[in-house]
Amino acid sequence: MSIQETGTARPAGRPRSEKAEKAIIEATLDLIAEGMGVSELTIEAIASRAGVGKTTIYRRWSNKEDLVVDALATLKAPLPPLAGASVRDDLISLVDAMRQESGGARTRCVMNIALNEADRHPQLMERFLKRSVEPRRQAMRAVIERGVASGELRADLDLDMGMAMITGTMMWHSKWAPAGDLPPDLAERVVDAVLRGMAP
Amino acid sequence: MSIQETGTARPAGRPRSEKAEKAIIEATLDLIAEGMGVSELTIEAIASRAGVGKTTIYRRWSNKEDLVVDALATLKAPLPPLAGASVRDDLISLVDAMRQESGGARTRCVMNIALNEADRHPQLMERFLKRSVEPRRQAMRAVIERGVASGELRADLDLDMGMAMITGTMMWHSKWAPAGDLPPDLAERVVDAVLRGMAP
DNA sequence: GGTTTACGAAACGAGACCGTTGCGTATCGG
DNA sequence: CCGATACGCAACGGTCTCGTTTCGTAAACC
Repeated sequence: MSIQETGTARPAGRPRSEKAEKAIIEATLDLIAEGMGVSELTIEAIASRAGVGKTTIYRRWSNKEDLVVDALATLKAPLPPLAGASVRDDLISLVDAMRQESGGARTRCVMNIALNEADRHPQLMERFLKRSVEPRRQAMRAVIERGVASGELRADLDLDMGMAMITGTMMWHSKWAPAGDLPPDLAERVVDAVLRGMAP
Repeated sequence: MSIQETGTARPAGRPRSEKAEKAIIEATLDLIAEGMGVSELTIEAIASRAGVGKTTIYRRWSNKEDLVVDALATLKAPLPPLAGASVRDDLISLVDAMRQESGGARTRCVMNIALNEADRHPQLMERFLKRSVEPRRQAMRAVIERGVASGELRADLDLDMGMAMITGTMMWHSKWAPAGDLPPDLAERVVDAVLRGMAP
């Protein structure tokens, strides 16, 4: 009987190490998380940190950019479960998720790239925005729209402006907060401050 | 009569070209404005763009960082005149100044550095924040405080949160606005949206 | 065992910048 | 004119990263 399973011909020889692949991507994310810009990323540094030969990297990705795209693609956007009890509660859930993540190195790396190199690597950004940012945008938009429909929020509310206020305020805090760690009640305070202008 | 004026001995020989100095700083700002990170800035590129020998640069600055500090220091923060008629009008003046500047390459360069390399060059940031950001912060804070005192704004207003909302919302727009150029009425809309939650 | 492919390590030549130096010229004061 | 200094330019040796190649070994198949 041949080796074929489900029509996929297994190539001869030693198979590629899945462990090495994972180590490479982890090393890439680690380096970015440590404040390394995409332009300063070195293949050699990645290989060294991953405990891998450069050959192993070049065998899989031809560009540094391709590698970064794949690395960022592994970052999921796990949305918090929304209770749906009230607009305020749901927004606090979403915003507090931002707050918690803003402390994590992985998220910082993503923020850095998103803010710094948006215009230098537009296609990278496009893929990343679609995968990681858009789901959150949609979730927040849905919450606000539901609030408008239920009467919890003003009927003539400017959706985009409201989302800009929430997201922008959190962005501002996570970038320029005094201590680096954001206070636990920040989400609540931000949402309440913004909602005060959104109430009917 | 000696050449001395006000006790400053004029050193012998050809004086340093003020034009060259200006060209160097302009070139530095231009390169940064084009999306070049501080780490990617090359002395050679600056010299080439400024039409200047590397020697002329090294004669004046020993570090790349020193040069960047001096270059950023030339960026003034011309605050718009505030009519003082109402909190709304003054805030719109301040925010609209942000909007207009956000289109300029110079301001973009500053934003990029401020956002990207805050933790990599902390002392650079310190000097820059003190010179360029703090005056604006103070101006906005004064306007809001005056509004609270005059009863235009809620007495229990959270000053810092209010400023974070305004600044963050504008930051968000200038970074992620769809078209790059911000609509002329953006300042008005942002201020009105935020003020709605600040009214007594 | 034999073949085939992947692996980590090391070395390579090419190119970019570094900070410095030497050179001929330009511009100041005396 | 003379001495002093700055200028633009070109070249230097040194370091770093690049992407590639070679090497001996490891892991899968026949």
